[in-house]
Amino acid sequence: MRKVRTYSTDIDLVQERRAQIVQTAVELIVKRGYNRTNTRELATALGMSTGGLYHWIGSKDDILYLIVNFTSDLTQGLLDNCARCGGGTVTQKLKESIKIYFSGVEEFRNFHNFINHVMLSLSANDRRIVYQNESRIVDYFEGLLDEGVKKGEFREIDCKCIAHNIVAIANAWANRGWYLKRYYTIDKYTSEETDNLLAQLTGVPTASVRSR
Amino acid sequence: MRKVRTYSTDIDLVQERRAQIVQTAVELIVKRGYNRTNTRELATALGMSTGGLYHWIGSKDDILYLIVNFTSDLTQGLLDNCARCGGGTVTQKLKESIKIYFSGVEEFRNFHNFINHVMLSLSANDRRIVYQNESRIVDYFEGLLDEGVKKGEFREIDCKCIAHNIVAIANAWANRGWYLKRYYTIDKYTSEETDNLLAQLTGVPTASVRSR
DNA sequence: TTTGATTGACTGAGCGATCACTCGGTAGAT
DNA sequence: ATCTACCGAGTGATCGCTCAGTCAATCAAA
Repeated sequence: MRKVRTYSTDIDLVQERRAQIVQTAVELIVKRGYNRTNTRELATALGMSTGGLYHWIGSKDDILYLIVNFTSDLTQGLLDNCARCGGGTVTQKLKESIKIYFSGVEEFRNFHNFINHVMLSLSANDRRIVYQNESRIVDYFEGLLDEGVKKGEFREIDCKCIAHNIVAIANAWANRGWYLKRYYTIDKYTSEETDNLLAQLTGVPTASVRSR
Repeated sequence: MRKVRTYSTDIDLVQERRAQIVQTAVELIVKRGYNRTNTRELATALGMSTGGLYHWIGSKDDILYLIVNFTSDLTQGLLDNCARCGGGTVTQKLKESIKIYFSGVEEFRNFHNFINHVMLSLSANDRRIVYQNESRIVDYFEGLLDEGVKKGEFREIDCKCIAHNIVAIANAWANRGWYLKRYYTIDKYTSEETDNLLAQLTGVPTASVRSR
């Protein structure tokens, strides 16, 4: 956790203001791109002056860092929810986790699009945070799939690959929303993809297909 | 096709220089991001001066447009290759098309990452080009899947959804290459994902799984 | 209760730097 | 002599960031 300069000593207020900055900055950046979002506009959108903005942060790049960190917290929260979700079988756990993660992507679509957009502009350190973050998600699903295979609920599959697919397809809801939203709601998309996945994991009767 | 200013009248030379500009610009932008790639550096990398650069293009934004258009041509070329590929069954055609498209993503990874990065900065018109482009790819695979279902090679599936998945998973090789390249080569990834897909499409024997 | 001092969030004009783009000029080919 | 690819110092505009200053809130002494 890097230090970000502030002239305030009120820790709570700093956190509150930075949360506002992160929220507003993400909205603006996703709308207009990072370079076209200048500090003047951002300050105005926050109901501040540029000087006021720099009371809470040290530089424009700090905003990237704060957003990356905030995103990291968001996904950690989602994973915690996933880990807590019940269900006796691994299949049920997987279904619920997917539901939680997919609706998380929908809820924080702006943040996903933001990360996508600024990835190349991030410092090496900030990029590492994003990587760790994404890896954690894949690891979680990989663990679930592994468990399912061990317990005989799923057939033998490349768990790493399929875990990656789950995450890639979830992220696609943010990245490729312009396409998907023409045809699906997030609920329809989630259930459709869950079905697709389970067909892969458990297999479906070949005979009934061939006989059609 | 928008007009891009040039002071030259030699159409062939314009095209050649612009191809060089596109190639070099993509490499630089993917390395450093769009705003940090200034015209001086780009010109230097091209062995030109800034003035020389503006002999061939009218503005920095024109470069975005040229790259977007170039990308569009690239994918059109890939789709043409796909359409031309033989094989008696739809399954074989699908396998070959996936191979062509996936290796295309690998070959033009820079372009994919570029589009990802600048999407939010694109003008409405340029963005429309990207959308049309991506839609064409999904449509191609959707058509193949439809054909497969009609001919009874695949079970009844949501072709649009699965076509989208193919594209999303292919693009993931570019977007999420930092993760995937730790564990897969493009060939391994392609064959793994092809197997996964066919398991979805044709179904796999449930019995053998259950009996394990 | 009044008053004077102090604090700290916030202001906004302005500075320095950068950057996209121009334009008068040059050198080599025809 | 003309043409044209190319040069590079210069220009105007933008943008990140600063800093001297404002003002309302807080507090302590009178």
